[in-house]
Amino acid sequence: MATKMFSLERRCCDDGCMAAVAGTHFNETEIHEQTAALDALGDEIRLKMIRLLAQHDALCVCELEQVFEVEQPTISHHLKVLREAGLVDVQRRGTWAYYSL
Amino acid sequence: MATKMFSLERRCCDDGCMAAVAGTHFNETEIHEQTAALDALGDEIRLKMIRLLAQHDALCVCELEQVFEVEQPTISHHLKVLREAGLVDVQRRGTWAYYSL
DNA sequence: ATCTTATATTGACATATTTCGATGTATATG
DNA sequence: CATATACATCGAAATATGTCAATATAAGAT
Repeated sequence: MATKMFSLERRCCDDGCMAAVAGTHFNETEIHEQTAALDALGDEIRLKMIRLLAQHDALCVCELEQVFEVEQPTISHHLKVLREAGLVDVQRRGTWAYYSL
Repeated sequence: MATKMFSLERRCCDDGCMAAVAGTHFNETEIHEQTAALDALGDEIRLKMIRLLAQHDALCVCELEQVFEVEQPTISHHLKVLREAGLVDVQRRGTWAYYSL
């Protein structure tokens, strides 16, 4: 039996092919935390918010409102996503809410 | 006129408040590239695929199929997202498609 | 107490995303 | 040639996400 290129003598997903990825396991908790953070950052407005906070120590919601062309509830929504992903912190001072990294 | 805490003598979004973020500008091309990459990674299956590829030099689609409990078209879909985000590379060899970082 | 301001939440709608079955395409084998 | 395998694409269905108007909440100002 002649040897062929690239081990084409077997179907791809015979046991031999399985070997490479067999027994793969992931830390599911870690994966969930990371996908939450990455997904939160995978939005134009939210990535810009993070960039702004990186430059400004802390910003209140009404300041962020000035930067983006969306209404206030939308700003609040995105900040909530960032909060739930553990990427930002809020500190209330009177009626203001100051967000920071 | 007595001084008040936290400059509460003005409304939040008067000109003074604007100052902090005024003139903010972003490199839109850069933002788009980055959100595309982050969004691509913000999915459980795709993040795991990237982790696998980081450990394996190159893997074919049928190997990835063994790891995830979704059908083949779904695997193809996620790989396309990763490709379009510029995160992975494909190399065809016969009927096989080998993906790598 | 009443009014105003800053922010959050709710509910609805439009759009995007994930997933699958069915089908298409390309390559290899007999 | 015909058949089988690896992968991609299409079309549809279900779910998730982004957005806004309306409303709620909470604190400050009068």
